[in-house]
Parts: sequence; structure tokens; C-alpha cells
Amino acid sequence: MEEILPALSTLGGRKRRGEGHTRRDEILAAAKELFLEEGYAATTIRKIADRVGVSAPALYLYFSDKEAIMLALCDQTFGFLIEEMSSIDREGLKPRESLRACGRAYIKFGLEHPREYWLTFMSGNTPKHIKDRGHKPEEIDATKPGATGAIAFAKLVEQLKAAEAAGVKLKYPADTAAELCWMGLHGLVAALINNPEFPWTKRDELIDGMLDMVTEGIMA
Amino acid sequence: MEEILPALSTLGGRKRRGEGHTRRDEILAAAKELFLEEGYAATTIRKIADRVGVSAPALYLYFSDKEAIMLALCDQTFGFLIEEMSSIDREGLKPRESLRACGRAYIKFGLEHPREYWLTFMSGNTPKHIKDRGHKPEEIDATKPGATGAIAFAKLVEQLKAAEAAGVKLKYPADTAAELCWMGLHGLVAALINNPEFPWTKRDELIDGMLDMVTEGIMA
DNA sequence: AACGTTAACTTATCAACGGTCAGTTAACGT
DNA sequence: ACGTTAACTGACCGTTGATAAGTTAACGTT
Repeated sequence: MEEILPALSTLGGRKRRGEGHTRRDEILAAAKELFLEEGYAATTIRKIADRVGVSAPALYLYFSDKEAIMLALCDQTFGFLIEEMSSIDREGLKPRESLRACGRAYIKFGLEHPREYWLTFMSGNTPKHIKDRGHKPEEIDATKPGATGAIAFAKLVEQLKAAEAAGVKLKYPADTAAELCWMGLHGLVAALINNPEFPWTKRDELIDGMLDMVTEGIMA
Repeated sequence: MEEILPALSTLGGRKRRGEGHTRRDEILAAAKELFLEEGYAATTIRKIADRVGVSAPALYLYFSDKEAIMLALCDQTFGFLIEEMSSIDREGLKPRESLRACGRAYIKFGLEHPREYWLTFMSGNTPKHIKDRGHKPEEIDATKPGATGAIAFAKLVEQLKAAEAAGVKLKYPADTAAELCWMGLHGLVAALINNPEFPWTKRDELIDGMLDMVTEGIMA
């Protein structure tokens, strides 16, 4: 029996030479589904492999270990946040509105990607390279996995410095103000995603309230 | 050979009848050390048992599973916070100062017990019992493991309601205001202890700044 | 001081986990 | 047709949380 010509990238079968990266993507997609469905701990290497349709050791051809898979997913999702914040940057809003939009985007992202957010900002296993960095995006090595969180933070800092340059009076030095602002946003996101079943009052009011609190809190 | 009378509570040996609770305490102490040293995931039932000096299954005489051990430790930690907040309550300060003192105590507690704070508030293993509770202390069943977290939060809510009753105008309903306030404080503590090597600006300024931000943010 | 009860504890064992090893298969250049 | 090697597999390792079944020793009762 002669096989028909396989598609360039088969889903179930063996990959053709040089197309391992498509398998890598399949693994990421399956892992993302499972992480979101069952959580990190409950998602096993074998379950991911089963869903992809390969053996468990095959995953180790593309990722060094389980955490590396999650890390890659984090960077992937954080990329969207950075994109969104950049696009807000480009809209040319007034400083106050731009900061507010950025903050809202940040919160929205955290609430829509709680696990990725938790892993990069609350896991306590934060890789060392996202710490001890400057506050400018270009000072951060974006190629290192896990660096995207720091980039997102740096974007916020730049927003504030731009606002200051545009004449907005800040109650604190820009760095301090940015840190306070981020802490407020982070506190909201962290609280909501770590206690999703707590009887919080209206979520939208909390978001607007926090945005008011941080903008009023740092701008004179 | 006749044994000498054993001490009421032996450390290494078998417990006398009715003194199982001392073994329970030993397990909690050992587990706390290990959780703080190596984290939740890396702390195994066997390591805890080894440190206590008993076999692994012995732990299941006192705790239903691994998470139950952590649950008990959470309550222990929250207990200190509640005590401190209550003592501030009793000082009879003016509403604004009382709230500020509570907030400062909360931050101080978090920064002085970073690992315990992380364990109870950020570990991601937050047990279900501390969620889905009312906002009044008396509505919370303190005997349920994990309920102490809700009690600590309820204290804050009451603080705010007392302030409101004393004539202080709030920008939001007391519940919402309390949540925003706690989120700000938590954001500060979480950021500082989870990224201790980040080049934060002056810590004291951040603390005072956050206290200003939350008090001004929720009080008219 | 012997007996029965049972709290306290152990040994043996389980299935499932993350991960490694030593191959095997198949796609491709030559 | 052949050799190389990317892509992949089956068998296996040590460890994990947890359970089952049996053992030991403390104590009240007689």
C-alpha cells in the first residue's frame, strides 16, 4: 500500500523534517487548554501528550520541562498586553486618559488571563531576570522567557513619565508614582483572581474605583 | 529494664493516650518550617514526617491531607493579624487615624512575615473556606479552618462602617471602600515581598504614599 | 496483676507523577 | 540506494500523596 502525500503539517502523524516547530505550537495549544481547564498542578505531561497525540517524552524534544511550557505560554499571552498598551500609546490620548486606559487594559488583561498573571507576578518562582531591571523597556532583554511581565510594567512607568513631561503635576517622583500606581492595579487584580469566589461588591465599580484611586492618588 | 517515667509530652517517642494534639502541634511546627524553607510543592509528607520523627502515614491521623496542614497554618498566621488589629480597635483613636493605624499594622505585618504572608495570601492554594463569606465577623464560622482570613477582612469593613457612623463621608459603600482599601494595601505588600530585589524607590515613602492613597481614595 | 479496649503508630503497598534512556522510525540530501 | 539525523516511542526510574491492614502500648476496669 502506498501512502498518499501527507499534508505539509500533519496533525496526528509524525512531522516532516524541519517542521518540529508546528508540533511545538500544538503542544502549547494543548497545554494552554489544559492549564485553563484544570490548572497547572492538575495538568500532567501525559495529558498534554495525549491531547496532542504523541508520547509523553516527545514533549521534552521541545521543552526542557513542564514549567518551560507554562513560561512560553506566559510570554505568548503577555505579548498581547504589551501590544495593547502600545496601541493605546499610539492613540495619542491626553496623559490622564492614556494612563487610565492603560490601567484599564492592564486590569482587563489580568482578569482575563488569571493563571498567566499569577505565574508571572505572584508565583514566587519569578525568574531572576525579570527582577532587578531598569524601568525602561529597552533595558530589558525580551528574548529571555519571563521578561514580558517586566516590559508591561515598564510601559506603565513610561506612560507616567510622558504625562509628567506633558505638564501633569505628580505628587511623587515619577518612579515612585508609577510604583504606587502599579501596586494599586496589581492589588486589585491579585485580590480578584486569587479569591474569585469571595463576595466582592460590583466588579466594575471596584475597577473604576481603583482607577480613580490611583490616578487621584498620584496626580495633584 | 524498667523505663523511667516519660515526660508528659515526649518529643521523639510515642505519645501517651489523649495527647495526640501535641503531636499535631509538632507536625504543624515542622510543616511551617518546611513550607517557609522550600515552599508548598517542594515540601513532602515524608519530609514533614521525618522532621517530626514519625512515619508518613502518621500525619493522616491528624490531618485529612496535605492541604489541611497548610489550612491550619493559615489560621495560625491570621490569628496574629487579627489580634493586632483588635488591639488598635481598642485604642479608641479617631476614625481616620484608626484606619491608618490598621493599614500600617497590616503592611508592617506583611513585611515582617513575608513568607507567612505569601503562604496565606499569595500561594494560590487558598482554601475554599476563606472565600464566599459574609462581611461581618459574627457571620463567619471561626471554627472552620481558613475562616480567619475573612475575619481579618471583616475587621477592616467594621472599621470603615464605624468611621462612617462617626460622620466620615465615604466615596463608596463601606463594603466597596473596604475592598478597595485592602486591595491597595495588599498590592503594596505583595509587590514588595514578591520582588524584593526590584529597585523600588524608598520603601517608607511607598508605605506612606499608599496609606495616603487609600485613605484619600475612599474618604471624601 | 491480668484483661480488653483502643489511641497511636508502622510496614507494605498503591497508582500516578515528572523526567531519562536507549533505542526505532522515517524524511531527506546526496 | 545509502547514510544521516530529526522526530518519535516503549520501558523504566525515583518520588509523590495517599490507603490498607496490621502492630504496639497506654489506660480503665476488674
